Amino acid sequence: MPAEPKYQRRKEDRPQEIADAAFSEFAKKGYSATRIDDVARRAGVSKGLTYLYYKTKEDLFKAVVKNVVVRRVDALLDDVETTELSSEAFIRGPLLTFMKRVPGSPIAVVIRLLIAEGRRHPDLVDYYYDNVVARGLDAIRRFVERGVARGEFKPDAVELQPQLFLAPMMLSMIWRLIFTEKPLDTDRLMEDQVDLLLARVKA
Amino acid sequence: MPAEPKYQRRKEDRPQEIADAAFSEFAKKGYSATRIDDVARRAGVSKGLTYLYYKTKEDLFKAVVKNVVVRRVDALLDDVETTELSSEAFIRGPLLTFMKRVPGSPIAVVIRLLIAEGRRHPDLVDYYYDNVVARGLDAIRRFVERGVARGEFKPDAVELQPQLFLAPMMLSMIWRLIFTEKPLDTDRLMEDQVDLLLARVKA
DNA sequence: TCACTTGCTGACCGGTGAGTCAGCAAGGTG
DNA sequence: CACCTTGCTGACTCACCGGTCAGCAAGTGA
Repeated sequence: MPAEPKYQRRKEDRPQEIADAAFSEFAKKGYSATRIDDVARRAGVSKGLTYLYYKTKEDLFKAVVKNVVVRRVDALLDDVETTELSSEAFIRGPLLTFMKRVPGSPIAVVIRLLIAEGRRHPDLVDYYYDNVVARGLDAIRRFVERGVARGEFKPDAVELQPQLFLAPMMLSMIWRLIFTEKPLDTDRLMEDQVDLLLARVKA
Repeated sequence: MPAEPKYQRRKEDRPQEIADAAFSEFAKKGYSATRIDDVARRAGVSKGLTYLYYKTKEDLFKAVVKNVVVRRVDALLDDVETTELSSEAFIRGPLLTFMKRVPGSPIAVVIRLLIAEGRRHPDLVDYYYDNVVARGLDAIRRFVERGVARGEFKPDAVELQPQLFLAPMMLSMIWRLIFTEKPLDTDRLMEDQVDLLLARVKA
């Protein structure tokens, strides 16, 4: 009797499967504590196969980060440009919803990896800055300018740094990364910041 | 001719010297990428000696974190309790000055270590939470209550979460940890947040 | 200056995990 | 079915580093 085949050839799907498995392992243990063997096992393949698709562990790490990051940002940025809502309604609605989700999302994991290992991967940091941070900040700036042009915001609103808007989101992320079990109402933190900022900029 | 002595015995100073060297190495490379050999070389001693004063690498790590953290917080907290300044003057003066310094200080390094390695050292996280975070948050709360009692702040100021005050400082820290070379006016970020908050709470 | 204590050295050990590669087997193709 | 291509396996190598310890030499005291 012919036993079960030991494996199936699936050249097409392997890279993605391995990258997904690697993300889970990196998320759980960080870069250096993650063993390629574990990644391979989780992906259901052998260690050697991993090296056929990714030349080194570092290559794999970079692929994972890029993979996670790129898809998430585009949707939101499109939304900012095309929404029919008033500026305040957009902030209190879709934007706040998005921000509340970030601290528990894979983005937070990527941030942790960047903080922990970024020094040794400067090109990765640059990639992340260009494709996420710079684009995000720019979108906020254009959003504020549009609000001013529409008469919803005071003209000097454009002088505020976009990071002011993101600060509670960052704190919430870090808080959860370090003090997973200590309570903090991160949603309210972001809502309060929105209140503070709208009180400052509304016409 | 008697050559230079190969070493001097300095039992008293060794632990501190080794801890200082370890801090520098951890700061530069993170926990797992730091080799005990490098720490010893930087401290000007042999690898073996390190193990006479710190039983394991993890012990050394903990000693370093505690060492850096404890001294910094006490001075500020004393200041909060004993200042003669009005609440607003204290915030815009000593408190803001302190906060502006944090992102470039060793505290930022410790935060990075906690984010990167905290999962594997839960007792260290607890220590940090109890001795720094909890005490700091508590000090802010008492400070606000005193402001209310003095009639400087509106009564509902006590409802705001203390973290709202610290959020731009956190973002500034993280920004510098990841994007060392990208410009961001972190000082202005914190000043603007103070303005936002004071506008909200002042009686 | 000699005996003695002990702070300190550095060669060594053993476990670990990144990266390799000879060869096996899945899945065509004729 | 015979034969070929190639996706895939997993035992192996080797460098590295945390941790050890036998012994050396700095200081001490008589």
